[in-house]
Amino acid sequence: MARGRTAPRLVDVAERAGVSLATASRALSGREGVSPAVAERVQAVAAELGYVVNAHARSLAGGSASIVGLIVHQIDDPYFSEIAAGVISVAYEHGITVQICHSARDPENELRQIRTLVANNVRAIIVAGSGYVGDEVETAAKRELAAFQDTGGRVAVIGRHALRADAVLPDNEDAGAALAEHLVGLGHRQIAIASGTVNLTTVVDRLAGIERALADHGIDIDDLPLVEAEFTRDGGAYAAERILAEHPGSTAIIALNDAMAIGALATLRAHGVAVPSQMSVVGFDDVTVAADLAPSLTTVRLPMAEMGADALMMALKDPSSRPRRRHTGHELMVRDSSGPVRA
Amino acid sequence: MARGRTAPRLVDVAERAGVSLATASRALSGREGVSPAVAERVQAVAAELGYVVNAHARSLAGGSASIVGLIVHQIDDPYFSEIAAGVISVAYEHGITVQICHSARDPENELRQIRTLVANNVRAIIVAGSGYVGDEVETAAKRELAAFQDTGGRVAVIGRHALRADAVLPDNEDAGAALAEHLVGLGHRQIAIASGTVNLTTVVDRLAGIERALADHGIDIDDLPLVEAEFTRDGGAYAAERILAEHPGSTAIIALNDAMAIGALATLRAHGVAVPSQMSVVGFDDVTVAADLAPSLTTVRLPMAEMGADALMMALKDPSSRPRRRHTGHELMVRDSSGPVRA
DNA sequence: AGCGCTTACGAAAGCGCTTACGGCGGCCCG
DNA sequence: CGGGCCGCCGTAAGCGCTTTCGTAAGCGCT
Repeated sequence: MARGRTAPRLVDVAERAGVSLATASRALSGREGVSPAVAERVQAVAAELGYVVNAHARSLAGGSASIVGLIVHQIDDPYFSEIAAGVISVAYEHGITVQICHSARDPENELRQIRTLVANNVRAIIVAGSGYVGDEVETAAKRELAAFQDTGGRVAVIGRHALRADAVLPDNEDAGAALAEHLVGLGHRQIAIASGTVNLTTVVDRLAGIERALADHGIDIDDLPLVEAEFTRDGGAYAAERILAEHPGSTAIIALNDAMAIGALATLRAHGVAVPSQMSVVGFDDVTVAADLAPSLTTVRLPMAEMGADALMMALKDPSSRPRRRHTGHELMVRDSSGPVRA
Repeated sequence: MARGRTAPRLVDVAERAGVSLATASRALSGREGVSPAVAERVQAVAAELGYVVNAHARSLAGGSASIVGLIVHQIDDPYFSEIAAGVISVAYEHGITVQICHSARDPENELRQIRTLVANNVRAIIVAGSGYVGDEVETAAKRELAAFQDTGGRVAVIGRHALRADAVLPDNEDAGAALAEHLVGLGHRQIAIASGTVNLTTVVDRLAGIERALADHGIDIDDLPLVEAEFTRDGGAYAAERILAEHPGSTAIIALNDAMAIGALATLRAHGVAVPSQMSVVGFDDVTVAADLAPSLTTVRLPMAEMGADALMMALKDPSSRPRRRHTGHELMVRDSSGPVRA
């Protein structure tokens, strides 16, 4: 801070109001032990001077740092920005500010973000988005979070199984099952999967649900083509490209999130493949735009904003001895991108 | 911070390494004046203890707080989340963390966010998104920002004319002109406008460009139907609804951003109006999904991520005496949602 | 050996705030 | 009318860090 020595401090307010530092502090943070008259005067002076408390000093001195950290994989992915919006709205009601970090789906980076948040003395850390399967850095991150909790920090995760933290868990497996069930019900058997990288637990969970539902109908998921790609729009476009080229008999594509589904739809359109008459496409999440695509996307709705809000509320509540888990429901949104398999 | 009295402090590291506080501090922040041997030892101890510097204490003590604030209107709007991604990527390279605030397009709220950021001792504040026309609170915000600058803070704005701050300015007016030009070139004369609330400078600027281009062709914008609504997807849907009902002769809709255009397309689809054969639709921004809509959206591309990146870089550079302004170009993306007016 | 110079390091003074702790009136009660 | 209690407020001790300043040691030179 190369601050040029201005910005009113608490002393300035105190002096001007003719009270001590302690009284000014109490008056401004609305603590008791100050007569109404004095409190009002101090507040008036503060307003007049445009005083804002230095949050760092406050936090250092033991006042509660009213800031929480949110770590997302990719802020410009609607899935995460909708979660962020949910977190922010609750934070706002509580007068808390949110510091958003963006890990770019790099576990190493995520670890760094966690460290930064801890260094910023945040009250809580919310980690949104899939965990990483079998990643060593991931466990380093877990250690870091555990240490944070040991020192009184709160942690909540969204869509990630974690040891000791409160968690909001979307029902990825059941959602996958619902989607697979839907397609099978429409007569599809030649189903291709546009998958995100399988080091993501979300991907693994969704696949597990799909596998289960298909097995109920005597279909072995291992017999189905699965293209692994980035968990993004472009990944979906690429996966669809390969599915078209290598598995021309497919009648449906399950994309493991809406971003991939959008990419897949783009590829299909480019190749003149009609959806859903020639190919059904389904996704996961129900991002806002899913309903506005043409054809509108059949997907499984996850209440992202609500998940974000819930996670923060859990983190704000007094810690429970045992981690809370809230399982979110899912809702199959049947729209125009899926239809009966062509005769 | 109800931290339960743990978390290693600098003293702990210093003691353990057998050096003074000062030396430990210097060693860890890589300042000179420490012998390589000692520096290495201190760093080893710090790593061993899992020490992370308390950013608040550092900032208080005069170390630079490596945090910048970003204020956006709506984080779950792709326009803003793409800007945020741009800001974050640059921040990351510089080891800076970004605190994102979301003003929900409420100037009052925005003012509060600015105050919070100032209180958090941020190094810079980036304000993204349109300013508000003739809003008193807006000028309060300006005062606050000016005070922040006076105390050494840096300010950059994106898409907003500001007095003394560096600014990244999308070419809203020319973009509007280009779009209007495009439609007129296709033969459209009965053009309806789905406008965001006209208290937003972005809206005003875009309208000005449209007006100019239309005037060149002898069309008076005031003769055209304009529906004012929220600057969002739902606003666009509503505006299209009214345009359809009240101005059935329209052959084209200019939505003042892509979100509104998406809403408008949804309404048109619901009413069975073919795009572009019965109605052309164009938007502004070129959010990622615009190209993936069906029909793909004709729009004017603004380089959001780049704008965010530029804004942060300007804010990081040493202050110039005069505010810098960087005008971003625009690029007309002609896609499938606009076509010649039907004979 | 003595001089000045550089370099490595330590002591201590805060940064702006919160919060014990203690003092000083006024009130009630006996 | 005095003692105790309570409500209001001031004094001062830090929170964990950076940084100025000072000191001691090491160097090359005369």
